[in-house]
Amino acid sequence: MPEMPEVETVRRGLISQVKGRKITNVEIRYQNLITGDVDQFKEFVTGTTITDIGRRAKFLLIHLDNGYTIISHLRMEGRYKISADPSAIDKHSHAIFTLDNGQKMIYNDVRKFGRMQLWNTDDLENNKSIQKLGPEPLSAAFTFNNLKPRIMRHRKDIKTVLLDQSVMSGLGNIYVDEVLWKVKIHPETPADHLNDTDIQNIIEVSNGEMEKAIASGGSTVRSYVDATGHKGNMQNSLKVYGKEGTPCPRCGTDIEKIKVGGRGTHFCPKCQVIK
DNA sequence: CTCAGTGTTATAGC
DNA sequence: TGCTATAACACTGA
Repeated sequence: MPEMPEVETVRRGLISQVKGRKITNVEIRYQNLITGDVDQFKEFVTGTTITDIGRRAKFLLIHLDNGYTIISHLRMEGRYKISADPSAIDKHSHAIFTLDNGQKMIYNDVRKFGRMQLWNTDDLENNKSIQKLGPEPLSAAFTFNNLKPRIMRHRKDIKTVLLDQSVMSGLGNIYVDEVLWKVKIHPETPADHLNDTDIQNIIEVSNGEMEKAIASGGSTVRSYVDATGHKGNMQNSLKVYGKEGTPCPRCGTDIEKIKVGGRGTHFCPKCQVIK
C-alpha cells in the first residue's frame, strides 16, 4: 500500500487526530509486529503522550514524550485507523492504542508484513533501518551531486537501483514505473549507462511526482486508505502502473508489463528504449 | 488451484 | 569482502 506519498498522507491524518493525546493502553495481538521485546514495548509506550509524528522515507515516526519514538513501517498493506467503535477492530488489527479521549488508534495489516520498533528519539539516525536510507525526494540532500555517484556505481537495471532504498529512498514500485516512463528510460537500462541529463531528469521528475501524489492524498491501489478512511486520488493520474495493454498516453503504443528484479514493471516499449 | 501483490531483509552463490 | 539474485514473510482476491 504505501510509498512515500501514502505514508506522508497517513502522517498528516494521524497528526490531526492523535497529536497531544495520551496513550492509556497498548494491546499487541500479533507478537511479530514488534521488533524487540513486546512487553518492554508496551511498558515504555503506555502512559506516554504523542508529541509529534514525523516521517523518514516510508518510515512513520511516532514521537513520545518519554524520549522514545515508535518507528512504524507499513510495508505492503499496513494502515492506521482512528475509531471509538469496537467494530473497527477485526482479525487483522494487530496493535490497538487506546487514547485518553476514548478513541483507539488501530494498526491493521492483512499480510502482517509491517513492523514497529521503539527507539531513542535522539538516536534515530543510528537505527539499523533508517541509517541505510539514501536521500529522499523533496529533501535538501536530493541533489545531482549526491545522487549521481549513488546511482551510477551500480550496473544493475535502473529500476532495481531506484527501488533500492539505500541508493535513494521513498520511491516504490508504482512511482518508479511512473518516473521512468516520464523520463523515457527503459527500466532494464543498466544504471551505469545513464548520462547526466538522465540523472537530472530522474531527480526533477521524482520530486514532481511525489509532490503531486502527496497533494492528491496518495494512490489507492488495492487497500490503501488514510487514517480517516479516505481514499487517495493519485491512482487516477497514473500513466503506466497497472495500465498494461492500454495505449501509452504519449505515443499510443500499448503499455507492456514485464518482470524486472522480481517486480511487476510497466513501460512503453516505444518511448522507453534501452541504451 | 495458481499466481501476483504498494516492501524489506535474510540467505545463497559467485 | 562485495555485489547480485532469489527466497521468505502471510494472506487475499482475481
